[in-house]
Amino acid sequence: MPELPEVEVVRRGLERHVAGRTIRSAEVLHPRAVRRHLPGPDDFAARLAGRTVDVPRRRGKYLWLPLTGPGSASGADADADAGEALLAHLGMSGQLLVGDPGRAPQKHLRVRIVFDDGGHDLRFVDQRTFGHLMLTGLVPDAFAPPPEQAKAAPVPEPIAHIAADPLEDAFDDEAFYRALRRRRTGVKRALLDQSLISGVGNIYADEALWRARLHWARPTETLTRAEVRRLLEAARQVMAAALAVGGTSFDSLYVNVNGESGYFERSLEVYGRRDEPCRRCGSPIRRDAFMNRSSYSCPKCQPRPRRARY
DNA sequence: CGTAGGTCCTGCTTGC
DNA sequence: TGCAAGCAGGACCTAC
Repeated sequence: MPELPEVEVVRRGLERHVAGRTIRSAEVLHPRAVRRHLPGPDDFAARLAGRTVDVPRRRGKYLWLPLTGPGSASGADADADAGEALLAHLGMSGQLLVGDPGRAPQKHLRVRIVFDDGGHDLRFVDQRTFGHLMLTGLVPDAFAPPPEQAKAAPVPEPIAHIAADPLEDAFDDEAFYRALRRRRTGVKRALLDQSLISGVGNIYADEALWRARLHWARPTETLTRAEVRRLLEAARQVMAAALAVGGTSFDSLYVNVNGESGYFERSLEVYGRRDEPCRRCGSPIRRDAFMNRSSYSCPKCQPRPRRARY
C-alpha cells in the first residue's frame, strides 16, 4: 500500500523521467480513475494536451505535476494565478509507470499520457481503483509557517485541508501535540487523520507506535509532550528507512510503485507479524480489529491503556 | 461542531 | 472441487 515513502519514490521517478516534457495527448480508459475531475474524462484529456510538466511535488500520500504552458485555466478562473496541476492519489493499488509507449497495455491500465517527444509514456495502472487523477488549480499553502507563507509553494485546491507531512519543514511538532491534546480519540485514529498529519497509513502507523511503545487505543488527550516527540521521531525514522530502501530502484526505467512496501517489507517490526515474536521482547505480536482493518502491536511493549479509545 | 462508521473496488486467501 | 465469505484499506460521505 503506497504511503509516504512509496509515493516519494514515485515522485522522484517522475522528476527524473517526466519533468520538463510536453504532453501530446491523454487517454482515459476507465472513467472511475478521474471521478474527482468533475468536468469529466473528456475535459481531463483535452486540458492536458499541450501542457508542459514542471517538477513533481508531494504532500503526504498525494503527488502532483505542476503544469505550465498554453491552454491553462479558463479565463476568469481565480486559481489561474497560482497555476494548475495534475493531481494524483495512488489509493490502494495505483501505479504510475514510465516506459516504452509501444509496450502492451497493462490489465488495469486506466489513464495513458503520451509526450510530444515520442519518448516514454506515463501510465496510471490501478487494480482496485481507489486511486484517482484530476486536474486542479493551486492555492496558497495554509500549513506553511507564517513568515514564509506568501512565498511558499502553492498546493492543489482539493488537498488544501491535507496537513503537512512529518518530513516537510512546514510540519509543526508543537501544533501537532496541541491538536492531539484537543482531540477525543485514539492515537492511531489521529495518526491516520490526514488533516492532522499526512502521509501515515496503516502500516507505518503500527510501525511508529511500536517504536514509540504506545498502544494504538491510547487516548490522545493523555499523551505527554515526550510521548508525542517519541512518536514523531519514530514515524520519521521508519519512513526515512523505508524511503532509503525503496530508493534502490530509482534507476529502473519504470517508476517503482509496487506498493506492498517493496524491499522494506522485511524490515517491518509488527505489521503483518501476528503471533510472531516481538523483536524487542519476544512476546507474540497481537492483531486487533480496528476501523474495519488490522492493528498489530506487542502486548508487552505496548500495553493496552486502562481507558482505551477507538 | 467533532467523532465514528459505512462505502467504494478487485483479487487473493480461507473455509465449508 | 467449487463456491462464497473474508480480508486488504485511503479518503470521502453521511449520521449521530
